[in-house]
Parts: sequence; structure tokens; C-alpha cells
Amino acid sequence: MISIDPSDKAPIFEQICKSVCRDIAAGVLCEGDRLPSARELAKLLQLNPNTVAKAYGMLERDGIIYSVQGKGCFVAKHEGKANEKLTENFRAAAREALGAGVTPGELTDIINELSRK
Amino acid sequence: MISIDPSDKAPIFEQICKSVCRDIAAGVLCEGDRLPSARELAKLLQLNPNTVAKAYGMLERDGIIYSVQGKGCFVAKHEGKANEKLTENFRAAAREALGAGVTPGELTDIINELSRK
Amino acid sequence: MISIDPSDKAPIFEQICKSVCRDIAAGVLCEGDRLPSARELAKLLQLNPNTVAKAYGMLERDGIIYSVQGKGCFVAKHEGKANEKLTENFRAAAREALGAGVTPGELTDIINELSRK
Amino acid sequence: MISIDPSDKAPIFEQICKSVCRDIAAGVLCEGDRLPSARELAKLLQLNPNTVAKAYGMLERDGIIYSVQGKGCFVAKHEGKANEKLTENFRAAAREALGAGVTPGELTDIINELSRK
DNA sequence: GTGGTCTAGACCACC
DNA sequence: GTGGTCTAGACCACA
Repeated sequence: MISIDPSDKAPIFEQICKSVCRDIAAGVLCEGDRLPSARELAKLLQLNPNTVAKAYGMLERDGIIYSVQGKGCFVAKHEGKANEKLTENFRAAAREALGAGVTPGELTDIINELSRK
Repeated sequence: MISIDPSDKAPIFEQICKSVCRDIAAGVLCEGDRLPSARELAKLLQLNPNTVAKAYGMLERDGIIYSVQGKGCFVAKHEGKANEKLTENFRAAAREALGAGVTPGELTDIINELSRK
Repeated sequence: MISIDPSDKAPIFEQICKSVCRDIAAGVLCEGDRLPSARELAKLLQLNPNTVAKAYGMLERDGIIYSVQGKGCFVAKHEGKANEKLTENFRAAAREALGAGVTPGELTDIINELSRK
Repeated sequence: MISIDPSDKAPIFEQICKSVCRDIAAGVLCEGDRLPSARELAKLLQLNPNTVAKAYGMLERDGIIYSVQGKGCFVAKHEGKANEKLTENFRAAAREALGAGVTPGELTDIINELSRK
């Protein structure tokens, strides 16, 4: 399920994080499910294991997954954390725009415009 | 008017661009107003002149300011370009969130929540 | 009585040791009591028998239990050894904190704060 | 000021974190002070730059330092975060021991005993 | 020059 | 087999 777009300029480890969060938010991954091992996923996506490990490490620090030595990584109780992480950048950008004097109406207009396409 | 936050992860040249755009959108800077020279601003903000020059270059490329050899930089007719630049990051973040499966409704909720504070 | 938390970063064999020591210190297990066999416990806790065997081995090495060929493992005369093992990590952490320049007073403050909760 | 003990079995990146925190808590490093660059420190301590970068990354995530692209890493407003990080392991160990039924009195006895040496 | 990211490949403890 | 740590060396954007 996890996929990467090499042409995307976002860091790969972040793409992995987002991808996992998306699957959790969509119900594809549920509490207790085991993620592919770092090595496995790395081979699958043609990446270096360290890159995957970094992504898994961030997800663990955010309490979205937990790792068990010698067994693998598992999705934790979510409590909306995954969804929150998906909108993290958006929140920051919205806050910035509002702080710069853009009105909430203008922002919702942009959302409507984008979602219509 | 132009200010910089060194602990902000955004590149400094971008912070300068945003700062100028904010002033134009807010009416603090009007068509024809002269900006501080790159060297002046650099000394004022304790920056490398190259950084300021890069910011001014981008603003000129975007048609937000224009430079006159030996005289300085001046704000151009705006036609909303400044405002557009301010929402640039927001557009990208919104597009990303929508692409990740977040619904437009959730995004407008976040905006309402943030603008209420 | 013995229980394991898979999301705990401590090695599972150590969790088993601690769990047994806790029961001994609390009086739930007394001198001469028979522990579940390694195979039994492994099936009960969904663990690899080797992991349980490793834990029992350490407990025996520390003189907290003793094994009788073909009969099983039994808790030994304790003499405070179990209690000592429970505070093993604490001693190390305290030593480390003191070595880092934290004052004994600060540490006792933390203990009081934690025990009040 | 920052030093490493290769014979210590704690991860090197953690030793670096602790070392920096110690210096901040002791007032050797103050808000706004620049840390040695990752490459510089790595060469000094005979380490790989990545190891230092990992340590700096953790300190930044914990809000103890902040990094600026192209300039370096600087100590942030501390507000006791550094001290808190120094006692992090101790808190966890104390909580664990208390949870295992050890009395607060026994723990303070251990501290007194250790600090007397 | 700096930090941020990535790859390649190694060792370890744990299961 | 797994994750956690470390080394070596590369590329990039930024200042």
C-alpha cells in the first residue's frame, strides 16, 4: 500500500510517513497491524533501509506506531493522530497566511476552488 | 518594516519576499514606493547582501517590484500579485492535503478554528 | 501472574525477570513455590520458549530461583535479592543523573513528586 | 566542552545530547550561543557527522536548540528543558520502581547511599 | 561554510 | 529474521 513518488521534492522519509498515516486514516491499517519491516519495505520501494527506518522512527516518536525489537513495527492506538499528521503542513500554512493578513474567506475560497477541480 | 525570524525554517530570502508582499497587501507599501537598497537592508537585518539581492530578484521576476539602475527598487502596480504570493504555500499545502484524502470540509474546519483564536 | 507489555522498550526476558521478582517481593510467590515451566509460560504469553528460558536462566544465575532437572523451577530463599533486582535500573539511572551534575535533592524531589501521584 | 566516552554503552548520540544539556544546565552554554557545527564536532570527537547530526536533531525536536540553514545550531530559550532531559531516564526508572512496589523511602535511601560515595 | 537528506553497508541485541 | 546504532561518503539548498 505504501508508495513513493521520486519526482516529488518532499523528502522520501516524509512521503513514507504520510503514506502510512493515509492508510491508517483510511482504515486500511488498523491498531495492532504489523508494518512491513524496514528492510522489506526498502527492497520493495528500492530505497535504503536507513531511509525507511528514519520514517518509522518519526512515526514512533509521534505515537502513531510502536516498534518491538526483533518482531517489527505495529500501528498504535490512533486517536486521530494520523489524521492530525496529515493536516500538519496545512495547519502551519493556514496559520502563516492568516498571520500575514489573508482573510479566512479568501482561504476557504481557495479550498473550494481546488476541490472543485 | 521588513523583519526576519532566524529560528524560522523558511529560507531567509523567502521571508524577505513574504514580508514585502505583506506590506504591499496591507497598503503600507504603495505603487512607486522605494524599497531600501539591498546593501541598506542587509546591514539593517544583519544579513548577507547576496541574500537580500536574491529576494529582490525573485520579487522582480514575479513582477511585484521593479529595479532601476542606480536608483533602487520600487513597488510595481500590484494587481493582486502580492496577495497571490502570500497564499502560495497555503495553496500547495491545501492541494497536498486534499490529495492525501482529507476532505474540503475538514480543511475549512481547521481554518475556522484557527481564525477564531 | 507474570505479564508482558509488547510495546515496552525493555527486552521481554527482562520483563519476565522483573515480573517474577515483583511477585516474590510482594509475597505472591514464596520460597519453594513452583514457577510455570518455560514451555507453559511461553504458550501462555505467546512467546518464544527460548525467551522464557533466557529469563529463567538469568534468575537462576542471580540466585533468585533454582531449577530441578525434570521437575521445574522453584523460588529460592530470597534474602532481598528480588528487591535488589527491582531497583537495579533505578540505581543505574540515579548514578547517571548524579554523575551529570544533578543534585541529590533534585532527585528526591522527583521521587516525592512521583509517589504523590 | 562536549565529550564522549566510547566505553560507555549508551549510544553516542545520546551522550552528545546529555553533554550539551549538562553544559546548558550548568550555564556554560547560554541562549543564542552557537554550537560547534556537526562536521566540526565530528572531526573533534572522531565521529561520523551523521551521528552528531542525529544528536543535534533530537535536541532540536526537544526544543533545546534550533538550527539555521547555512549558519549553524544555536541554543534556544531553555526554560528548564535541558535539566528535564538530564533527569529523563531517572524519572522513568523511578516510576518503574515505584510501580513495582518499591517504597519511596527505599529509593531515597539509595540516592543518599550513592551520593555519599 | 552550514544543515538536511540519502545511499551503502556494517555491527549489535533481541526474538 | 527484526529494529537500533554507527560509519563512510555523497548531493542539495542556503548563506
